[in-house]
Amino acid sequence: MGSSPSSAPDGGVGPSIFATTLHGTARAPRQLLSADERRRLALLASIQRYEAGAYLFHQDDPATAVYNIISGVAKSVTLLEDGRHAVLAFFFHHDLVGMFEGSRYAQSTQAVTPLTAYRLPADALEQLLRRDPNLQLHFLCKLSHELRVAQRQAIMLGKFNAVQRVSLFLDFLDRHPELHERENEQVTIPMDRADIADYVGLRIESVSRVLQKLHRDRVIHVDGRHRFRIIDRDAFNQAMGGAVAEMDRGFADPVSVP
Amino acid sequence: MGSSPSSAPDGGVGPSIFATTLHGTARAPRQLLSADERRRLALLASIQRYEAGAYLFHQDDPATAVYNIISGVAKSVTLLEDGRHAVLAFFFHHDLVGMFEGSRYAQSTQAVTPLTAYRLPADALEQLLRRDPNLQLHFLCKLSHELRVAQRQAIMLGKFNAVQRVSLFLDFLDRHPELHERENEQVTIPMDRADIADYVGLRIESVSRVLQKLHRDRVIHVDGRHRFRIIDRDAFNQAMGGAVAEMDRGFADPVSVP
DNA sequence: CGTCTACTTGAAGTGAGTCAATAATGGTGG
DNA sequence: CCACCATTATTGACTCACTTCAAGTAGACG
Repeated sequence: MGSSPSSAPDGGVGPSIFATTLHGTARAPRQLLSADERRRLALLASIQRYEAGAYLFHQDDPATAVYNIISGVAKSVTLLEDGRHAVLAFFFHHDLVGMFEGSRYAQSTQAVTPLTAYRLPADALEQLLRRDPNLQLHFLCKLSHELRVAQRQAIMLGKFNAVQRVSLFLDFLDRHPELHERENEQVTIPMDRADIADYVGLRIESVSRVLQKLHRDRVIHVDGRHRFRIIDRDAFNQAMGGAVAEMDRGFADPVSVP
Repeated sequence: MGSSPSSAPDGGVGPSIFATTLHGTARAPRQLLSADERRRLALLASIQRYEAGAYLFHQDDPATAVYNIISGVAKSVTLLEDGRHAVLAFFFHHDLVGMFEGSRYAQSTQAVTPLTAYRLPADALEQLLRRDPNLQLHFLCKLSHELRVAQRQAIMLGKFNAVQRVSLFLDFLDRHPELHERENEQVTIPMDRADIADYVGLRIESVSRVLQKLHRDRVIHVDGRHRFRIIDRDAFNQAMGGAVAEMDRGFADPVSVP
């Protein structure tokens, strides 16, 4: 299935990883890889295409590859014993999926929209990282970035109420430039309510109620199932509550990347 | 403050990291470092001692060092805007604290009990990791292990009820050999109720109620503030609910380490 | 032995969950 | 292109688990 990686529809030259760097005071995530590093990674990569709903891999499968999202959205899902789902993360452009899980994947990962991704075979990647410690350090950075994101997720789930959780989630979407339509403020919601609910730790009815409340209060405008727009930014920040300061460090910042 | 690292009160030869490995099918965490790697790390390390309540570092401090716990218990804490605390993790023997946070620490870390730890200066460690990609890969393994732990924490906070959360927490303590007294089943609870509550996402009253309920139901025996014992293992697993299978992969396993 | 803090216990309140009925979407085929 | 249908989302009434507030009690430490 893998076509040549030379035609990366990226504007760039190959796999791409964003995170906050080890050094430097910049708090906004930026590209970690040099053009040369991206080229070297591209040499091991193939480009894969998935349609919405397709699985990149399943929980407990042998961990044979790491994926670097080029376009589209993916989600990482765990099935609990009682049949409920937990969505652990959504992945967008620049994100790294299935990173070093031990010998088997710890969760399933599924395309939410049609998806393109670099597929980096785990063994070849491991060899490359062993030969190139500087590149490896960039992967280590990315992983520590992911760890902080997971910890913020844990704070959200442990401490925030329904309105804060949903607002925070909308803010998270709003920070992704690829979800903005044209020049206007419209933001696409690529996933359905069940995915949102499983991600923010609520039931879909509660997600719906919060969305309608924010709409009624004229904080946001909800346009159908897959689109919204922030109308009153101050009220919106208010809705996120004290959550803003804790959470905004570390999410992709669409503007301040040099 | 740092004394010579040659006198590691460890039985071992220097810093120690446990995690599940990249290769091999073993699901139980094991020592990642070879004797030689531990010696090399020991060359950069100093041993620090902290009394209960002392901070290893504060949130937003420049991230100058990574710590590897030798003995005692530490916690990682974030202060929310409204004055509440979130405890993100507890750290025990073998754990790595403050790993590559970017240029500044993302949380505060505080000793819960008297604590001994190797202090590894960040710049020296970074140089070593750049020179030794195999060692670096072990750190990368540990970090991906931490990520999975954080994700399990997120599942717990998002999906489980009070009884499951507290039981899971007790199970987590029970899995730490250093908390077991002598040969009996008594387990020490090193932290206070507020720390437990902030970790499992409940109020202290709810933690207390669950503890008393499990005690009344003769599932566990609670002996004062800092000791408990599991009486009925089946009922205890029952209390954890479907949670067992999701959570037990990845916690330190006191027995099956070869 | 007394005092302070940490923990427990009870009663009342509330935010999110549950269950069930309706309504909107958007994909499909006529 | 429109009508139909299955799916997904909204809405309402009610319930319940956890929180909140308010005493009380027991450990720990000087």
